[in-house]
Amino acid sequence: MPVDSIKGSLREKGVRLTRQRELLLELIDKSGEHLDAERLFQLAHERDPRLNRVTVYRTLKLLKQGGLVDELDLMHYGGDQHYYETRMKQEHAHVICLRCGKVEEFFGEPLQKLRRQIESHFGFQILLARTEVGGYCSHCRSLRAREMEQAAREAARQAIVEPNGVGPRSRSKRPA
Amino acid sequence: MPVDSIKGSLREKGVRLTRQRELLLELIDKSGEHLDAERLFQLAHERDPRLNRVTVYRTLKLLKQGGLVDELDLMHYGGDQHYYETRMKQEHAHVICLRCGKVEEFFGEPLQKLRRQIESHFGFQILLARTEVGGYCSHCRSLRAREMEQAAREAARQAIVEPNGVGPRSRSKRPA
DNA sequence: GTTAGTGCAAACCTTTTGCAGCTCT
DNA sequence: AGAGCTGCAAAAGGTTTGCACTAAC
Repeated sequence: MPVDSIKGSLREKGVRLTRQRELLLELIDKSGEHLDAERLFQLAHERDPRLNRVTVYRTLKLLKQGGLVDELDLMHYGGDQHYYETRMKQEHAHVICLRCGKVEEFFGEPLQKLRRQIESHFGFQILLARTEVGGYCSHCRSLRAREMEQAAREAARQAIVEPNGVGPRSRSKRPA
Repeated sequence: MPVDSIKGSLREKGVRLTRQRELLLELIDKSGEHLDAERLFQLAHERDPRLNRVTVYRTLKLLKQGGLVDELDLMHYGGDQHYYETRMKQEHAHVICLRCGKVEEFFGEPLQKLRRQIESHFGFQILLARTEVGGYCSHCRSLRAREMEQAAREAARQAIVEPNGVGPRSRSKRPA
């Protein structure tokens, strides 16, 4: 149970286990999702309305500095805030669909290999590592393909109605 | 010359090549370092005092959306701003020393392998990828080792002077 | 009993937006 | 000519800080 090992880590450092910290640790640990500070605050505030947003930030900073949670930004899908996860599992990459926001986790040997190579190549001591990948998930890829076809059909239809382009809107308007 | 290919890319999309954009592109391209928006603004402002900070942000956003520059955060060494680099070279990982701030770039096959595995494993289409690693570079590792020894000696000396700890300052104060 | 931790308000830093005027094509 | 771009000022979003009070050890 990661919460307990985190608590142990904190106690060893002489960090006090306050009511607020107990609650935040529990929420971070049991939540499957990747929480950002605001979301964590919302959840905590529901259970303890006295708990302040600032305490959330201070606790996250503490955990981050202690290497107990990792900070992600999931390719800034959804804004510039940070997301957090406990450092329970093996190292993994985060794969974010830029269309639907789904986040997948990828474990696999290239990550370990990368780590080992960097350490030996530079004589570097790795403390934190993070790999984030953005693009389209398989589901959104097919949706997009359909959309593109659709758009192409529309364009073709337009071309028949307006054979040589009526407005000055002939270039520009990138499909992205 | 990457600037020119970027300019071409922009022209194709019907994006205007203004005086400001020309300057910013040149600065991003020729600067070896990883610039953040503020630094880029400073450099640009030196050469063209009329250029506004907002234009820097708008240009970076444009280039980012067009896939012409990549956004990094270098493990937030130095703050929460973003850093930018042209997408010239092969994909690479950024290796940041958390003590001295030096940034190394790591090329190597695990990165390509990782990419291929993620694409095939999830049927995912990768548009952006980024790997950032934080820790201590070889130079700082040896400096730190020396510091630790030093601290240990100090502590030992203290222990002789105050055999059973005088103040309540006996634990806590993590060395980090 | 101490010192670390909390809440509150206010500041901070980075980035975005609304709008009027300018400029590239 | 006219849409796209810029500058300015102001706002927004996320996070940090100063300070007096509270609570964990």
